[in-house]
Amino acid sequence: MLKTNAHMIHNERTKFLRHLTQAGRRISKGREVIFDEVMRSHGHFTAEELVKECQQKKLKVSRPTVFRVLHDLLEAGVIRETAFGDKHRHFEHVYDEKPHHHAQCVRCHRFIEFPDRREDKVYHTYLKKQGFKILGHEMHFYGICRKCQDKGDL
Amino acid sequence: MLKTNAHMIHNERTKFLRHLTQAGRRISKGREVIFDEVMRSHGHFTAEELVKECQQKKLKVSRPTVFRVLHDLLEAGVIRETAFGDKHRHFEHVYDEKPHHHAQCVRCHRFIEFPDRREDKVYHTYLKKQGFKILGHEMHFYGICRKCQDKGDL
DNA sequence: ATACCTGCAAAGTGTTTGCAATTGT
DNA sequence: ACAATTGCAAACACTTTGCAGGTAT
Repeated sequence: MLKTNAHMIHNERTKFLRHLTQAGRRISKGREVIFDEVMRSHGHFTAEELVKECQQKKLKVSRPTVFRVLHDLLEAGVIRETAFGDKHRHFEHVYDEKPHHHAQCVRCHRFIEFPDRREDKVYHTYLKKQGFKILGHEMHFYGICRKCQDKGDL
Repeated sequence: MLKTNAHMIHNERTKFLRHLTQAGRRISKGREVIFDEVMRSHGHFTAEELVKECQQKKLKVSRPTVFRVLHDLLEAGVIRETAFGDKHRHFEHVYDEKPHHHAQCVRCHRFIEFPDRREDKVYHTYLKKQGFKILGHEMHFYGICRKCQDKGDL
């Protein structure tokens, strides 16, 4: 580990601020507060969860601001949207991130994350033939996690 | 091809009807109409798209019924929900289906489907170690499709 | 001083639900 | 006849937007 966590977060912050200033936007309290909150998160979160967390911590940011800053962070490449067949949109931050995929339990809806093994090269070949330029990918497994299996036929 | 399309659809219908009767539910007009419509579909569809199609064809099913029957079909295993980081839920039917994945263009939002090459065995091993029982999986690529590349920097 | 940002409340989507009328068994 | 299903309208949950007031540059 050459870079510490604090360094990485600092880098992400710089990336975010640069993105904003380059676009003629401003560095405001709301953006900083939400940036910090997002960086403090582990794994996925939904906009709603972030709103609730801010409310609990009595941070002075409204629901629309959370959505707006989430959009900014997405644009700046600080977070990405992960794909789940759910009503909500899920996000996770990108910093210090190793490519990984997700497995979701169909009963308790909890996630397992696991590393990418680059076993998808074969698909790259196929998609390239189609003229499709790959920007990213994600694998989504669904099934039943150990805990739910232990609980029996629920 | 030992089984024709008609056979497969018949099988799916039987599966659906059995699921219903076993659960003490009934076989109604709405369920039959929507079952037929779903089976007629190709690739993905959203609930909204299905509602619109029913309206255009003047089928006598309301919006809530479409959602309710979609839920029944999901339960019966006739359709499955596919995972996309979108506001809508996407469905597709399961019948006669070869395992496949999706690539979505971030510009035009169109999908490419491509066959599963079972290159994901390595993940199965990992997830089994975690005690996770896999029921299915899906790979989601995102990028820019040929048409949008041809259009230039849009 | 001039934009941009924020909160509020309201409007939009997509989906679900309560209830009275209807239909399947 | 009884219980499940349907349509309607209303409620819900999540997200976006218009606008007046506050804030960063």
